[in-house]
Amino acid sequence: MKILDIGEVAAQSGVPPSTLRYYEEQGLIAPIGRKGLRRQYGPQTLLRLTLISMGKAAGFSLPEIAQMLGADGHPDLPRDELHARADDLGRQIRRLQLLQDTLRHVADCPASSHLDCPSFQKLMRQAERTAARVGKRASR
Amino acid sequence: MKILDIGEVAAQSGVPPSTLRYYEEQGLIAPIGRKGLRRQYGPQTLLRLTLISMGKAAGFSLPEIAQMLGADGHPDLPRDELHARADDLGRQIRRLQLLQDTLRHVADCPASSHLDCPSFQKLMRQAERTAARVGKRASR
DNA sequence: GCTTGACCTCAAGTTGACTTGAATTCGCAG
DNA sequence: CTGCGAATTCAAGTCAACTTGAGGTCAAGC
Repeated sequence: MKILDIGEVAAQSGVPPSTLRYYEEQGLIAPIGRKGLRRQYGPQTLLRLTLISMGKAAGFSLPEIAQMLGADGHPDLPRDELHARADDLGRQIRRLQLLQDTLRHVADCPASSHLDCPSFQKLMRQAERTAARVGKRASR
Repeated sequence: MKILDIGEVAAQSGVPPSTLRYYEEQGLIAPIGRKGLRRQYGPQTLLRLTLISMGKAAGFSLPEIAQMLGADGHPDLPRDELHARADDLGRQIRRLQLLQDTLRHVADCPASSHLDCPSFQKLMRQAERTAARVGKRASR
């Protein structure tokens, strides 16, 4: 059957009950009903929790995630806002790739000062270019 | 000339002076010296701040970033630790791409319930697969 | 030579995201 | 029924990452 109580949701998602209640307070998730006092969750909740965790990893705040997911399962945001978020995400992804490259570079490059190494310099030039746009979304 | 005082660093990096002082306390950056009481920064500081901001965006804590950057500009971590971090970053990047795809999907897909839409379902199956590994690094 | 504005220190406050604890209350196993 | 483990509420606590404020210093321009 498909009805889960809070402990099962916690076990399957890895998110503790206290956090699930907190998320409910914040409007991120909602039980499908109650049995007595006990919250009963549908299986879509697990999916939502996955999306919430991805959103957090992307640096969105809980209120932002709540908007993107919408109370009902459909976003609260207009299409172009969603695309704008996706665009932000694209920039974010590029920055992380750059960081990844940089990390691998410093792990492997034998040059004792990276400031001398041309491939490090190239990474840093790119980093500087992407740096300009940091925090744009957060500040709107 | 290449010596900056805290206000100039703040202006060029967008990081407020209070935060620069806080970062110094946390061992993330250091002035090249003082003129009287005033901190004097070299231009490498701007680069470090770029890397710090990328590290934060990737979800690393300030102490983790401090290790990766090292006090001297060279990482405090062994090569394989750095590669492990880069690998984590790769997983993180994949999750963000998935979120990006999902966002664009819900922005554009006309199906009134995404649960019905096969391409949404496909995204969610992938999401579930990546979900398992969440927070691995954080928990070590 | 004195004012002014940018800087300083240090302690305390704030915010977001949770967690913890105390005091109940269910609901199912025996 | 009875007991007990899993849930519940609500207030308070915690932690990381900063910010703010009070009170002081300093050097550069008028």
